[in-house]
Amino acid sequence: MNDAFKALADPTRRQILRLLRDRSMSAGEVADQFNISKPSISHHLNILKQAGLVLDERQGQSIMYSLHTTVVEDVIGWMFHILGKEGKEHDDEQ
Amino acid sequence: MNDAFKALADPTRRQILRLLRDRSMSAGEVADQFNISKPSISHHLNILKQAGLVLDERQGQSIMYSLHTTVVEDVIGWMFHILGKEGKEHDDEQ
DNA sequence: TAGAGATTTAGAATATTATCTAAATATCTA
DNA sequence: TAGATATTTAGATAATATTCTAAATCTCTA
Repeated sequence: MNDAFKALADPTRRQILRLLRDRSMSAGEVADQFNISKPSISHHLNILKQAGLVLDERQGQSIMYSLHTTVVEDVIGWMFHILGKEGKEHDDEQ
Repeated sequence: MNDAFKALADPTRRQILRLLRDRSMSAGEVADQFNISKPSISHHLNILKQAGLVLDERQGQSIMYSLHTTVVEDVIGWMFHILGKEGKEHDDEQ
């Protein structure tokens, strides 16, 4: 989950997640939304993928990226754990 | 909220929040939980404070740190927004 | 199968972050 | 008020992160 928190620390990556929330997009479509080079966006997408926050699937020439919500739910669980007094047995990497 | 996400990206700072979840602690008490120098912990506490995730209050010689949950709730709100399809009008920097 | 389009990989420059030691500041108490 | 305790500030160093351009890879189609 450390990778997820690190991935979420960058505003560009959070914006990518917001875009993918509405619909899946190809890497190029994502890149078109930013004033950042395609290789940089590709790097951000890879970080999100490593963190388990997005899935990628090749469709012909394009690679489609979509939101993967499982880890998002894990992060929410961690945040709720911080809020509540109960449930001290929450797992976390150091 | 960008500051909060950045603050949460560091595992030491997340562990500090977990410690403060159970009870408020002085800076020294927090530092005693880690193999990290006191100035470094002080730096982490300051980042958490700037992000609005903790509050500090001097009590005599000590400075007590406590969890401040408002921004945690904001982050949870952002995360839920990513999960759900509805509520596209969520505020976010960037 | 050659070329075009989409994406990633490689390598480098710059910026940010985490950490340390040493010194400064603030508070209490004898 | 002098010394002890608690914490922060300053300044430096090493590790990470973000971004770029150029080149490589993969896929489709004419």
